[in-house]
Amino acid sequence: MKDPTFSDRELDIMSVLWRRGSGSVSEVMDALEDEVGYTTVLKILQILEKKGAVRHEAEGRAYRYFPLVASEAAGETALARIREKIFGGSAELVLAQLISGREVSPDELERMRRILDELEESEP
Amino acid sequence: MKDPTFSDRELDIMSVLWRRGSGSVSEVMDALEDEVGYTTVLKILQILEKKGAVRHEAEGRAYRYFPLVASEAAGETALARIREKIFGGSAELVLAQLISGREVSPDELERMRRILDELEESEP
DNA sequence: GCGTGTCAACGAAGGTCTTCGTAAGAGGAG
DNA sequence: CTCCTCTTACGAAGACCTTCGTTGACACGC
Repeated sequence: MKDPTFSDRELDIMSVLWRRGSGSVSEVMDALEDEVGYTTVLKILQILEKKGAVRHEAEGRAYRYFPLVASEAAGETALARIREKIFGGSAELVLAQLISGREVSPDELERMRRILDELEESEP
Repeated sequence: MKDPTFSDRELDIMSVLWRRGSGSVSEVMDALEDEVGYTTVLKILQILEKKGAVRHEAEGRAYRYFPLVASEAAGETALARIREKIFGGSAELVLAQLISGREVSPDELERMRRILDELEESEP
């Protein structure tokens, strides 16, 4: 699956699978913030499976679904699009927006700083 | 317009207007990467106008369209969604993805570092 | 055995997105 | 004036997204 993109509801469901590692239809349905019918969740999981984004194993009578697309891959595609289309290609502007209007803990700030430091070391 | 979101093609067109400041239908059509028919561009501009994302002024026989939604507002909505659904709410992970797999110039890196510094000064 | 509950499968309905054909008007060239 | 081009406007077609009702299968408790 190249450049994986997901619709709104698909992303909601992929998000559950990424957080939990896997999920049955019922588990996914319960984990969703919105109230969504069982067959709706099943349908979208089947669509995701056809797309190659998830697979399933039988578990008792039910299916257990596993993500095949890594969240990093989806994040790369989505972030690249936002950076390009909305922020004119500028990573700095993305960073500025990322931290504006939210409280960032000193710990988090320190970890973000370290991410930049490590980049500098690896690519002098 | 609260929490502005745009479909794929809508975002393409908003991107042109953000970059250029404004655009006629022809200008937008020419600026798009994909080949899209004139009436398609017009149609989507009309949809964006109905949504309140753009406005137009008469200019000669044609219309000139202006963005009403700021790119920052669209970026905030889009970025929040990605951070929440794909990166589990972690801004650090977004940053890590943002700089991974791309060459970041020393200048850009320095500016990003300064963004973090300024945040620390303003919120000690 | 028989209901009850859980499950996957299917299809249909309604919505949005995207595309474009066609019409109608206005302006300029000849 | 007449034709050609550029423009907006309208509507329809097809694709995709989202939702759910219904069906049929299976298992469990009684």
